[in-house]
Amino acid sequence: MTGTILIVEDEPAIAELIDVTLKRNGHHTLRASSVEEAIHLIDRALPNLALIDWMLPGASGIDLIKRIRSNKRTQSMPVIMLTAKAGEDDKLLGLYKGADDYITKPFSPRELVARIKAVLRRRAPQLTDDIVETNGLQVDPVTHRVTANGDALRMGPSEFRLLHFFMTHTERVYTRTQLLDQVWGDHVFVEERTVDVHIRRLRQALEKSGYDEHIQTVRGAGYRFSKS
Amino acid sequence: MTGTILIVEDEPAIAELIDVTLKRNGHHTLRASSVEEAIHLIDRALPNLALIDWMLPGASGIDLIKRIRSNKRTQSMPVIMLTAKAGEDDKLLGLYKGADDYITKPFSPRELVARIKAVLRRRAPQLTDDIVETNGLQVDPVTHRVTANGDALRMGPSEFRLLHFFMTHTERVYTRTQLLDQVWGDHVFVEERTVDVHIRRLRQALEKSGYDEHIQTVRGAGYRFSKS
DNA sequence: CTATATTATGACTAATTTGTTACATAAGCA
DNA sequence: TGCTTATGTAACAAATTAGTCATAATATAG
Repeated sequence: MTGTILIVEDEPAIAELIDVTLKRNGHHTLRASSVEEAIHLIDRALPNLALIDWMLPGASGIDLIKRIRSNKRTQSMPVIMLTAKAGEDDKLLGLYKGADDYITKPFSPRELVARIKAVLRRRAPQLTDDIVETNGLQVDPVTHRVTANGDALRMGPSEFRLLHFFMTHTERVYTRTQLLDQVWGDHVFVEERTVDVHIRRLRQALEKSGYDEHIQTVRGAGYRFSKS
Repeated sequence: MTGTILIVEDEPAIAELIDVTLKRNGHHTLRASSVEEAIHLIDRALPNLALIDWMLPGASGIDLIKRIRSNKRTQSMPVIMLTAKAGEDDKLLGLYKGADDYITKPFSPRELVARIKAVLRRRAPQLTDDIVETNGLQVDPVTHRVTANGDALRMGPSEFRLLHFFMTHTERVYTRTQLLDQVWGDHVFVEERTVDVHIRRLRQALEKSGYDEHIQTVRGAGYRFSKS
């Protein structure tokens, strides 16, 4: 559930430290030691977040962020910048340049994990482990359970992910394409209509508890989860 | 079950005192009087916890912790630091540098044992000696016995460890990889599907008492032990 | 109210995941 | 050593899930 994090850092020791810290916290990791390598990895599979060192050989971290932000596919990927510089100006500059947050070296593993969690909570709540609840419908990513006023509902993995995404992104219409990207992952090639079928299956799973009402069709646009 | 504890301490008298205390409490011990020696011992067999003196000849305890934390194999080993310094700054620094807890000299054997137990309970509850019990299903790490409402169940060692891990980590899904890491140990290389087979064997062992219901499959995710 | 676009649904097949058994090997013990 | 137990794998069976399509139902513009 906790997604893939790309580490762009050229100092092996630091990269390793970050790597193990993140893995211990249940994240998958990817490592790159240069901007080129990072771009290549991002190209193959969009990470859920990137940690980017400010100082890199060749093109700098700033350049990488610039590139990430200018590409439609990657522009919404959360980015945290790692920097040895502590000057106020630099901090402001770093944020200004498109990072979601920054961490000044040296940092503790605890701080790193906390920052990541904060950014993910804001930018990709479906990747956190928090229990989500709406009017008695509860989704628990840790136990991997859905309950309606206490009793368990059963559904397939895709329906679980779909519901979890909806419940962390309520009151907003998503097109089928957006749902495919967000719930199925980018780079997967399936028909848009497939979403309809899974919506159907999710509704069926929710039907007997009445929560299927929350999954609403928005004609010509897509689907929406509404709390009311 | 109470695992092996590495003592890294150069003062023989103190080392001896700790050694005796721990052995009396059922732990196995390893002793090192320098960082080099400690590294050598850790290399041969990963202890379940390390007690490390802050002040050591040559490289300091801090350096040792740094090394432990930067190696994938050892990074999750719990560490308790022994320090003569009592200043607030040092305490904070010690924790910051990667120790799980610290004990200020002089300390009582009772305190030492309590701290170790606390750290193990937090970091590796399956290593403590406490009897674990759920709805009449009881696992006793000391006698290495499982009983269902009083009468004994028999199962192999792996199934025992698996059950013990589950019962100390209930209501949470674990992937096969996570179970391999936690129950089989790190740097073992076995197939993921092996977990399935042992789950099967564990279920068989629990079957006649009905407790096999607690071992639940979460399709697409892994397995979970549920109390209900 | 009809034509058209859009969505819902059921059925089918393919693909994936898990359960189970059997077997070869290793380890432990008498 | 010979016997028992434990372990890891492979192989096959069973169950579940995923994706696609055809068709029915429904909404909306005009």
